[in-house]
Amino acid sequence: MTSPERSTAPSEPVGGNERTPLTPRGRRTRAKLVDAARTVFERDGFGDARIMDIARLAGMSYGSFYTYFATKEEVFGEVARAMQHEMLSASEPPTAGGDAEPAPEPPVRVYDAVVRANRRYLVSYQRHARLMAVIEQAALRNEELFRIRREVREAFVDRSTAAIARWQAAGIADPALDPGYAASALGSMVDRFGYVWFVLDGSFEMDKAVDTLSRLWVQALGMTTETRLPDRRVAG
Amino acid sequence: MTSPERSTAPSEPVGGNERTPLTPRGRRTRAKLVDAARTVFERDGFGDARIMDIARLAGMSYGSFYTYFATKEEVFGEVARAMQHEMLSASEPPTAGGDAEPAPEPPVRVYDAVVRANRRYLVSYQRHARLMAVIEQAALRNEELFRIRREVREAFVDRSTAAIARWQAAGIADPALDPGYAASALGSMVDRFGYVWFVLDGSFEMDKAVDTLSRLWVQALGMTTETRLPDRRVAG
Amino acid sequence: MTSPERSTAPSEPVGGNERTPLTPRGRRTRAKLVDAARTVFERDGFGDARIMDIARLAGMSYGSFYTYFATKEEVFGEVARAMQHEMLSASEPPTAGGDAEPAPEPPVRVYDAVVRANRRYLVSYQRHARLMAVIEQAALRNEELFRIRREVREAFVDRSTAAIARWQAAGIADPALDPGYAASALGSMVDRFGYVWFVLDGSFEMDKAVDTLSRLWVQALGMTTETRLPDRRVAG
Amino acid sequence: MTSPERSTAPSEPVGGNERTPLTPRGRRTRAKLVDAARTVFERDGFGDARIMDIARLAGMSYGSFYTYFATKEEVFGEVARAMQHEMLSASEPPTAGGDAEPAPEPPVRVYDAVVRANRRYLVSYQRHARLMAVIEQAALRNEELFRIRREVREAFVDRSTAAIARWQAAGIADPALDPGYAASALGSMVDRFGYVWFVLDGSFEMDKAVDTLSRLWVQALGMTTETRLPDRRVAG
DNA sequence: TATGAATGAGCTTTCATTCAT
DNA sequence: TATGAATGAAAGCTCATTCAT
Repeated sequence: MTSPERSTAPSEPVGGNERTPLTPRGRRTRAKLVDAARTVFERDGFGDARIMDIARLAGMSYGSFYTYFATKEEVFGEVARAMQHEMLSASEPPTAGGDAEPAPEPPVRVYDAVVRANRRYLVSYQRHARLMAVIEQAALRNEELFRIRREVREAFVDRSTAAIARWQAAGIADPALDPGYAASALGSMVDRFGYVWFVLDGSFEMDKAVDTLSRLWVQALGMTTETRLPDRRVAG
Repeated sequence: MTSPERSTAPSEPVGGNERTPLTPRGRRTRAKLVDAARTVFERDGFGDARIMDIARLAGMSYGSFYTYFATKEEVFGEVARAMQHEMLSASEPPTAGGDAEPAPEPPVRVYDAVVRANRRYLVSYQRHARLMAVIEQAALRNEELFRIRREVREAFVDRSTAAIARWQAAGIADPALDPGYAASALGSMVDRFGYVWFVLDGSFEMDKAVDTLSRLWVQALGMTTETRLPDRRVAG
Repeated sequence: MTSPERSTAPSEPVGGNERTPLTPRGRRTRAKLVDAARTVFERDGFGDARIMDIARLAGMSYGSFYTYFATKEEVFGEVARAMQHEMLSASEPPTAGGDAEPAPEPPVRVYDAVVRANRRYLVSYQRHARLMAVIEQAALRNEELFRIRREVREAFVDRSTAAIARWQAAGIADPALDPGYAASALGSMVDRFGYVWFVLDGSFEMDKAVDTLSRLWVQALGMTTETRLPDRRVAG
Repeated sequence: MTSPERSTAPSEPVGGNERTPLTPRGRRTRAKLVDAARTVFERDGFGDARIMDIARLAGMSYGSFYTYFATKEEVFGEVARAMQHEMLSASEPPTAGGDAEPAPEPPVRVYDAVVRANRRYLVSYQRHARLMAVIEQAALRNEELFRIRREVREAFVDRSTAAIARWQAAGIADPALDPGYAASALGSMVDRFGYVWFVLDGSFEMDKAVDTLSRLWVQALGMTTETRLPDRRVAG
């Protein structure tokens, strides 16, 4: 919408402060509205969400909504950006999702890294499932949301693409695969599995799901659960 | 508006063919409306689709719409059911999608069967991509659509589940995998890949996509592209 | 707004048929709405006029208003155009307003022609006074209305300008005057007099008003109430 | 909202100086608001003017507006009264506008006095054109504004009426004219000419406009640009 | 049947005004 | 006094649905 990515400024990660001006009280009220909006959007989707429901849930009159946001799109963008931020930051920390690189100590199983990344992703997905589905809908009709959705996806896929290429270079992954295609496919697998599980209410169990997905992931690439990155000191 | 009591038939959520006309002319008119509806729903989504657009596209006044359908939900259900039918029938013919069984002649590569199934699926997906996305949205808020969506999915997953179990029994697939989990995951992979490709406009190429997905599929299950079903006459 | 002058098509003089489609019934309804709109606009002005009041006065629900007009501006344009048409046509017939023109028979008093024109103008003004005032307001904020207002004015002023120039050429009007300035000033005099009289409720009497204005008019131009156009056959 | 009960003082329609602040600071703040209000009203008209714009332009929060004025009508009345004052005072000083007044020295051309008055009026009009147009609109729906508008007009017309009567008595103006009608008509001429010029953006040039209007004015009354008031000492 | 006029629930948005701080 | 958050009456407009012809 109006405001550009604010990815560089970690202190104001969510952005979209069109009607920013705030006293402490105002800030609290605004936050309440964003929270309420998220709940309502998750429940009703974008199109069926009513401003009045948001305001009421936030404990105020609908007029107050307009003190902070100009339109429904505006809060939605805010909510979406907040989620994007959470999803992205949740997927990096220890070892970036989908790859095994920094590998501090020599012989680490690729599988273990994949397990960690997948677990992180699914746990995060669980918390945001409904909202992501809603964003996905809305994204089909809105430029910026589409971009947000794509960025989240690309962050994962890009990382995987790089990792797969590295593994191929190291001689442990199937060289016949196109890293980009494979990364997109395997990312889709985990992503969609989360959707089926958390949104469509499939009945799965976390440990087993993580294990299955991770196994499929490494084997699909031609590795086994025991495959390790060759010791660079030796290899180099 | 959004979710009215359906006092007449709570057991018939989205609508049925109560008003099915029987004159040839009526049947043609109705068909025109369903076609037009599909186009409009694909373009605008369920919520933003307007009866008037559907009627106009079908070349008639909006009043006529109600001669054939009681509500917007009703046509949508019809459109969704038609698509479900096409998707399902498109995935069975030669050799059912996602498995390699009927295998007429003795030594056939699993990979080849998977390739055929995946290609069929993606080709079919391409034709229905937008509509499936729309149905997916609507399904979150409608019982029957949800069911339709699930049925399409289950048809694929169930077939794969059975196939995987068979391959495990035949000793060619990784016995450590839960067939249900694995089938769901691999089905998700192909399904989602299609979505990213056709709806989110990813840029892929058909042959390469089919090959990559099929490779990942068989390898994920612990097979290779050369793995064949053991000759049953011998095995038995 | 959307539709251009339709001045050439006398059969559809009012224009603005954005939602034209009409059955006889629809045509009647639309006409009722235009009538009602005029009344409401005269009473409340543009800004304070409520669509609901218009619809109610026309004896229908406000929703029906939107069957025929997309916005308040649209009906207003229609009403304004209708008035423009009446004003303009009311000022031409017998002998065009403000000038002494073609004068069929030789010795005709300029004063008599001016009297006729002024009377016609004031009578017409009386019928449209409130509405003109409202249009004038609205015109300050709307392109097309501004144009309409200006066209009505120019029709009068241009005719006067030409007449004054003719009289000067004939040697009966003060040659020191700029015809354009003088025509604008004298036109303003009659126009504004009408406003003061009919809108601000000045108390005047028709015959006396017409006589005074006409006298002032001819004398201002350096003529008297007895001045006649010289016989052209003689002059030529 | 629009016309609330004014429980405190029904006899004081538009507002008064109930809240007149007395500290120097308060007076300054209030003045800033009136100035800002004038600007905003000129730009947006009464209906579209927003309190917030006024307050912001005056450099303060909108809450402060209500420290000084109870309603939008109230500031508008203040602005209108200020303009009335300026217009009236601008038209009297040297020699009152529209008449040939106290004529200090014996033989003075009526034309010269009229020129002075008309120039003063047009110059003043130029400064107040937009605002007068706005007041005129608002006046149609508000008692007091209507009164203000009428007072400004009458001040001019009454003076002219008296002057014309004097000139008729002196034998230099056409005795057939009703002084009241003529004064209203000629006043309208100048007034409306100013409107067409400054509000409707007619293109005129000051000296020529003043000369034309003044010539028309004296000639309309049966005088010439050379007519002088007879020396009273002689006449008397 | 086909048509399109009529209806009104429902939603968004604006903004003057009130009021706690 | 000054501030700006909160309020809610009011309107405009959309569109599914009903109904007379």
